Amino acid sequence: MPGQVEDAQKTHYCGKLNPGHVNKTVKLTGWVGKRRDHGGLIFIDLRDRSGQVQLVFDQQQGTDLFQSAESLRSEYVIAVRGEILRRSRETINPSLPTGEIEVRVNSMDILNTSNTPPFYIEDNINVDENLRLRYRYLDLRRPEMLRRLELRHRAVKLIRDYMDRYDFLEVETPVLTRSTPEGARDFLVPSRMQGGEFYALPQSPQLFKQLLMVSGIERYFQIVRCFRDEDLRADRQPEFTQVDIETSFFSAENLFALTEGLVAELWKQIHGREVKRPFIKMPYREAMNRYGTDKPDLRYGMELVDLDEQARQSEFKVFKTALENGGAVKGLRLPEGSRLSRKDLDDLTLLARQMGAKGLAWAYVEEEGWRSPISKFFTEPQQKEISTKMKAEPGDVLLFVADRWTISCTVLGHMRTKFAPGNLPDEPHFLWVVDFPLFHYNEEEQRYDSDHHPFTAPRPEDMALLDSDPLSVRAQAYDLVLDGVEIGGGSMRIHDSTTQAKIFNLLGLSEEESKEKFGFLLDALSYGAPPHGGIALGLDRLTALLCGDESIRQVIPFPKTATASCLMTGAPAVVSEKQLEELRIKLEQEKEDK
RNA sequence: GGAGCUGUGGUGUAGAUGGUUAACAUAUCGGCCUGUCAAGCCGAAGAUCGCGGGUUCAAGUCCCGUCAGCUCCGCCA
Repeated sequence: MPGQVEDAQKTHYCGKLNPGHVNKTVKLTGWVGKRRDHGGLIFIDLRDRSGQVQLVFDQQQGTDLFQSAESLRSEYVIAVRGEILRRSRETINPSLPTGEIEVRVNSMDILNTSNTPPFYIEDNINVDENLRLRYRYLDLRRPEMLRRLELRHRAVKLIRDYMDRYDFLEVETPVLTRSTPEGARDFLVPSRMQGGEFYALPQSPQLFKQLLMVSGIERYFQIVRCFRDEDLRADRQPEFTQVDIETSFFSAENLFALTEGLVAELWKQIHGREVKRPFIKMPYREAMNRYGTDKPDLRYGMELVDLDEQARQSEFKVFKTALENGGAVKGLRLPEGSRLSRKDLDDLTLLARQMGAKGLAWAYVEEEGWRSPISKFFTEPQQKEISTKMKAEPGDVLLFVADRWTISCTVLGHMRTKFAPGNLPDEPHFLWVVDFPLFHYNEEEQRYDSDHHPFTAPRPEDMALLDSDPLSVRAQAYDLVLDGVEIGGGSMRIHDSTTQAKIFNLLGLSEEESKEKFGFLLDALSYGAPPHGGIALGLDRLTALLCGDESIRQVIPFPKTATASCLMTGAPAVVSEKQLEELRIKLEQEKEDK
C-alpha cells in the first residue's frame, strides 16, 4: 500500500487486491457492504475507498469468529486479517475487479456498528437529492462520489503542477475584503471591531490579482473560493471555486495558448482525450447572430437565420416595425417540428414573452406551403424564399422573433438549446468568444454598465469611440466556452490610471466615489503598473464536464440547495441575541406575529 | 420576484372518473440454508399519503394556501 505508515491497521486496499496476492496474509479495513448469509457460510463485501473485495467466513473455522460474522450488518466498520485465496473457476465473478480472489478471514475486529443507512451505499441509486444532501457524508461514501472527489483532486493537482511549470506563483488573497459597486450582490460579514461596518466576501480576487501585478509577481494563479449572492442554477452555487490567473507582459494570444495548454492537458490526463488546438475564436456578435448566445454549443448546427431582408419586403407590420426600430428579425428551423402541438407552440410563445420578446411567430412547413397564423402576410414566393433560406423541409416548424437584436437572438438561441439533438458528438468543442462589447446599457439604472468588469481594457482601435459611441466599443475580453457551457472568462486590463478614471466616469461613478471605492487601485496604477491581463476558469464546471455531470452539485462535496441552504448543517441559521448585540445588529420585527 | 415539475412505509414506486383492509419491490427484524455475489426460501413488523385549511355523507385522489427539493425566466460585472 502506498504511503503506508508503520503499524497500519491495513496492509492493502480492498479494491487493489489481485491474483498476485494469492496466499498472502493481509490486513484490511473497511465498511460492510452486501452480506450473503448461507447459514454455515457467510460472504461479506468489504468496501474501502479503493473498491471492494469478498470476505469468506466458514463455520468450520471456529464458532467465535463465525458468530461475530453473523452479527455484521450494513456499514459496520471492521478490520480483518486473512489469507488471499484464488477462487475456483465456477465462483469467479467477472464483473468485479477483485472477482478472481477472495479473503478467507482468520480474525476480525468490529471497530464500529452502524444504524441502517437511509439509502443504499452503492452506485446508480435513485433517491431524492434532498435525502442525499441531508446525509451527504453517506452519499460521498458511494464509490461514484468518491471517484468524483478523486478526479477533482487529480485535476487540481494537475493544474498546480502545470502552472508551476510555467513559473506561476500561487498567492493567497483575503476572503474578508471590501464591498465594491457593480457586479453580483455581495455576501456581507459584519465587523465587530468597526460596529456598523461590513466586510464583503470576494466575488473574485479581481482587484488583488491586479495589485499583485503591480507588485511585480508577473505570473499569479490561485485556486480560490468565490462568493456571489445571486439565485442558484444547476451550474451556479453561492460559493464556487475559480482557477484564477493573472499575468504581466502577456498578450491575449499568450494567455489563450497558456489556457488551451492547461485545458488540453486536463482532458488528456483525466479524460484520455486529445484536444484540437488552437481553439476556434468567434466574435461575440457572430456567436449571437448564429447561435443566439454568447456561449454557443458547436456540437450541432441549427443556426439562426437572419431574415431582415425578407421581413422588409413582406407586408407583416410586426416584422417591419421591429426593423424600423433598429431591431432584427431572426428565424430558427426546428427539424421535424411537426410533432409539436399547438399547445407546445403556445408554451414556447409564453417562454419567449417571459424572456422579454413581444411574441413568437411560427409556421408548420407543409408540401403546400405554410400553415401559420402569419402566412397571410407573406406571398407564396415570399414564403418560399424564407423556407429556402432556412433550408426548411415539409414536417419542419419555423420559429420567428422580431424584436431588439439581443432579444431576437437570445430567445431563439434558447429555443435552439431546448430542441438540440439528443445524441451529440463525443469530442469536446472548445471555443473562445472574443470582442465582447465593453458596455451595455442598463435600462433600470439608466446608465452604462461594464459588460465584463470595469477594469477591462477597450480595444486600442476603439478608444476614440469611448466619447462618441460607448456602446460600440469592443473590449479586450474573452470567454472560454465548451459545449454550451461558459468555463472561463477574462480580459486584458486597463493599466493606466487615466483610462481607468475615464471608464469609472463613463460608468457614472463620480470622481469622489471612484476615489472612495477604488482609490487604492488608481493609486497603484500610477506607480508603474505593468500591462497585464488574466482569466478565471470555473473549476466546478470544468470538473462536472470531466465527470459528465449536468449539475456542479455532483462535484462539490457539500453543496447548497436552490435556496442557498445546506440541508446537512441547516445553514443559514439564526444566531444568538448576544452575537447580534456584539455586532450591533437589530433584526426587524416580523410583520405578522403568530 | 415569476413559471413549471415533484412530495404516499427506511428507500424507490403504484394508487382513471373521490368510496372506506393504501398495493408492489427493496431494505429492516426473526427462522431455515456451506459457494453466493441483485443469493434463495418461510414469516413478521413498518406509511393516516410534506404541512394547514376547505368542498363532500366520504379526500392520498378535488379546491385554496403553505413548506421543501429540482428545472427554467429575471438575476449572475
